[in-house]
Amino acid sequence: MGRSPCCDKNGLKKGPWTPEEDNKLIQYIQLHGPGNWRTLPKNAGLQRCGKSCRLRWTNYLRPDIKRGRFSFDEEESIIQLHSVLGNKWSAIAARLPGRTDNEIKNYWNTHIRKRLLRNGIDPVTHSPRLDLLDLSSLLNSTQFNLSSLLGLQALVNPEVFRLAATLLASQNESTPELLLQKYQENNQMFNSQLQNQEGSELLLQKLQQNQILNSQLQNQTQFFQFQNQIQEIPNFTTQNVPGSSSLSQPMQLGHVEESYLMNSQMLPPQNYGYCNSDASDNSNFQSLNNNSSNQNFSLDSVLSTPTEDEKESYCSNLMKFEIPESLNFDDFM
DNA sequence: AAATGTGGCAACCGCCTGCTA
DNA sequence: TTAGCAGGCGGTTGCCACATT
Repeated sequence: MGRSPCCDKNGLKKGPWTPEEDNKLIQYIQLHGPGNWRTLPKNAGLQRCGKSCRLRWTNYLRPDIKRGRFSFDEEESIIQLHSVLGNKWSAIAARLPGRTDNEIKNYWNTHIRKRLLRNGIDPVTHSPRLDLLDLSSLLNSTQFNLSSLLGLQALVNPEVFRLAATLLASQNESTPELLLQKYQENNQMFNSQLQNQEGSELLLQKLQQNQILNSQLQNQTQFFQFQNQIQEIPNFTTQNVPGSSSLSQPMQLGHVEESYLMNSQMLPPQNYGYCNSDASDNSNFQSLNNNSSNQNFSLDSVLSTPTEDEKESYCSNLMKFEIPESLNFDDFM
């Protein structure tokens, strides 16, 4: 036989909690700890379901909860984490001390998601919504090869292969958390590379760095999804592929994965790099990098604008960022 | 000043997983 | 082994406050 029922739902109160109920719950937990949620309401003198008590405590009454507006760093973290973890609100909340999954979920749905949509970014894939603007076909066009114009010849980055090899070397560790960790490590490394550059570097070079980093995240995420798909194929290993190496051999990629990465690296970066208003105005890149709270020069750091107005409009300069007003495209044609 | 619209958020619902008897 | 519950989680709802007409 299983356990006895959690609680008799008949006659239990629902809806908003009163201050009296809150006090009862707080006082009881302060004395006895959260413990068994099933028996807690009765012992605390509450006409509530244990589940309701747990929710009230974890989402609102817990003393370590941070109230108030999300800081900019928190918002940036949420977007970054969401790009890797998806709607795993509890996993995201675990990385944001003092914030609950419910709070983060609400904030995402009411603020971030709407803003991304308004700016033409798919909040699920974190890529530009190509149904609104087919940037990839535009950029792949032989007549209008913006990547070539910007000198983006180095899209195949060895660090991506290093990451992929690490992931392949340990299938059990190929979790979103590991991916995020590797991504952050890569980010830091590229940040230091970026910061070591001398002041004579042109803005386009910074843009190039940004786009490479952005494409890295895109490909890391895509690669992880790809790897999951492979693992779902019965009896599939890279050993099935002629000329490929074993998954157990670090630093060597299977043919399929390598091809996948090569192909995906050839795609233009479909990400927020196109929307970086920072580069279009007074070039806040340097100040951005000097800010210790914004060490990650990353895909989502395009939101790293200090004011709400700038954040609201960070993507409205969609094409301005890439194309200086003084640039005459007829000269390139 | 009243009616209506909109956004934010606390709370609920229902499903899933792991545990227990 | 298995039925059934607790706890956890993500999605959704509904209330309230504020803005707009």
